[in-house]
Amino acid sequence: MVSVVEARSTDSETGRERILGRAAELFLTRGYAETSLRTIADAVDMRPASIYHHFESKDALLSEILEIGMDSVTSAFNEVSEALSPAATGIERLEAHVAGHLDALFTNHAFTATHVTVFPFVPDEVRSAAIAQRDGYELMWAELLADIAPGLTTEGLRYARLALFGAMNSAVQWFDPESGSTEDLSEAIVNTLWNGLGASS
Amino acid sequence: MVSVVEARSTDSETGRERILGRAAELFLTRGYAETSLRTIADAVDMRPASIYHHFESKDALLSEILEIGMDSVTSAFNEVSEALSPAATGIERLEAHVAGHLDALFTNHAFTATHVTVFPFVPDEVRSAAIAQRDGYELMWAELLADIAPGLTTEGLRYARLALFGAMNSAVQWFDPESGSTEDLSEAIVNTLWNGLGASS
DNA sequence: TTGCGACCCTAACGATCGTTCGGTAGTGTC
DNA sequence: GACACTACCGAACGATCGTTAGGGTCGCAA
Repeated sequence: MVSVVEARSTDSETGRERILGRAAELFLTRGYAETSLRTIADAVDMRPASIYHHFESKDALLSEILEIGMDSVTSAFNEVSEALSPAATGIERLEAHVAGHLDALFTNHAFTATHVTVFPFVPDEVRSAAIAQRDGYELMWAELLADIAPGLTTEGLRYARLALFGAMNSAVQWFDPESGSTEDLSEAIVNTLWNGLGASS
Repeated sequence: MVSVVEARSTDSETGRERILGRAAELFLTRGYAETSLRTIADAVDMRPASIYHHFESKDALLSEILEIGMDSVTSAFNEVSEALSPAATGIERLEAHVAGHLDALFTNHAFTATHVTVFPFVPDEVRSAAIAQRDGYELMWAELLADIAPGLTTEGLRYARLALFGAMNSAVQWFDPESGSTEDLSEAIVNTLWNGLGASS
């Protein structure tokens, strides 16, 4: 999977990219309000005023980070869909998309994970701008789950989808890609979710 | 389930309680760094300096909120354990504890939910103080799951536990107890988790 | 009646915040 | 050689932050 940041910049805007990347990491680990522009500037060896040459405001910087993160998971979903055989079974499709989501979550980690942990606390204007993108992504999953688990009610489907998101996204807080593969992780989550814990009792 | 805040105050420390409750709500919805002491003071119709009569610092206020939240879920777990019949099956025990956790999550909502969303960004000193409590609670769940799903490996058990926590705790961000009962929610989650989505395909 | 502690206040402190202004150095174009 | 443009900087702005000092008011105990 190719880095979305690199993919976006054909010309060499390395300064801008460095700000985006380091800011995303800092927002993710310390929080948005907790991270000052001076801290970000230090991290990229610049002065605070220089940030404003590349971004209109701190909020605009956050907005772009969230946008990159959402682009990342959305395109991962589409890539998985295209790669899937039309004959794929329900569990195969689910496992492929869960793996794709988790892969995106840890490939462009700072950008995608920021969506998980920081999102509840971003300023109102930034949040409303990001919600439209999120809605589109959630719709993709809703259709997928409705397709492969037609036995569930509308409400049950909603609960299952959000619980699945909760399970997957919580991994940004406890899963270390250094000490285990995302494949193992997605297999474990899908196995738990598809077959159920009851199969292991 | 009885409010932990009330249960803690035998004498009438209503001012203190009001600060705790409103601050917890504000921390949860707006974030810790994003919520100033002046905002909290406004919410309880006091002046900022008055907060310091009841709490040593803003960090100490947050610490106590997190402690109340962890007390709440821990005692809920113990109550469920005591109420369970020794003959209860695996799924019955799981469902009871999931229901207990979700019930605690929405009964003392601001205190327990703060643990979920705000925790990653609290100051280091506050976090390390809260981690010990969390470890104890997670151990209870680890033992429960190991007991009812002996077929899983150690790693699979860890993944399952953390995924379950992710699924349950994410509910604080999307479940509205006004429009649905926590019983329905826990039943849906447990059903998904125990029988698996495969049973609905 | 006096004293004391609980509770809350006004006013202000220094620190830090996001942001802006007015530059400078380097590069490429005509 | 003049011009424009990109990238960055030093210095400072007003606002807001957590916190503190010091004082007032009330109820209760001696």
